[in-house]
Amino acid sequence: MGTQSASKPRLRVLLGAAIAMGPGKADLLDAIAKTGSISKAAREMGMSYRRAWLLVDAMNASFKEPLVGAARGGKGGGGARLTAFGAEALSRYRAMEEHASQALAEEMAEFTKMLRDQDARPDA
Amino acid sequence: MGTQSASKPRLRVLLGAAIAMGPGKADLLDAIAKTGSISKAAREMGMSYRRAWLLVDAMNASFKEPLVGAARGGKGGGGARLTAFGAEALSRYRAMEEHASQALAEEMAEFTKMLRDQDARPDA
DNA sequence: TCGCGTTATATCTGCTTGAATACAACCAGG
DNA sequence: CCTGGTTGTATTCAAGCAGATATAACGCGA
Repeated sequence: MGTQSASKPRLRVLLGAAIAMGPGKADLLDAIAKTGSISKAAREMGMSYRRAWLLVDAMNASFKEPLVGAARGGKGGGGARLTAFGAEALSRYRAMEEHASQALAEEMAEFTKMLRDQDARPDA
Repeated sequence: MGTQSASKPRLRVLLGAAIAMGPGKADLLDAIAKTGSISKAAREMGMSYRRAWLLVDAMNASFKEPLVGAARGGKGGGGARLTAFGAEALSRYRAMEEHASQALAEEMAEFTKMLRDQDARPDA
């Protein structure tokens, strides 16, 4: 109700120093699955194609098998789609996010009360 | 068993857009509580005083009350310690970490199996 | 009164990050 | 054969970040 900020906690899976999977990458995978293209997904998410490609490349390198398969040329110029392995990784990640959200909901609400209202910042 | 991979994948819980609290900040609060000084804590953690101070400043600004109280001059030149509010925030965060770890342990183990072994990287 | 160790702040610089741009490689379809 | 839209790569440039350095403010103790 009202203007409750509500933002659910999100997860980030850190491999070493690198981020193997996180909110941004998961959303990108969703967009690729939906659009069938890295470039379309990038445009839809408002990021540069280069950035999207780098993220895909990093994910494919972080996992034992590629999460995204891409092809150039052909009908429509080419395209990209999730591999079965990629779909499973995404599904597992979303499930973890959901379970974390459920498990921490109450504590998060309490913790949030200790935070400042976040808007109304003096200058920076 | 045997050569169990050195650093296991870690999890980070994101609160809002800005990271009000995370593993690094929590460890810093621990170090401040232990050493009684921002500079000693920074040295112990191998980070610059500037970085430690910025983190403390960000935390004090993110919460409704400061987590760290500091004083200059006086015995030993000054010092810093956790406020009661800060101790509570840290305690709550650690509890959330623990509960998340318990709730996601099995899923995390399964997810980790999908990750590459992280060492043996070609070049970069 | 002076020194000491710390907090707090300012400045500079190298490094990393990201956007922008350009372009080659590719291949189904007309 | 040629076009179209995409993947993949290289290059350049601006902005932000992190480290190093320097210094002022401070107050207790010698």
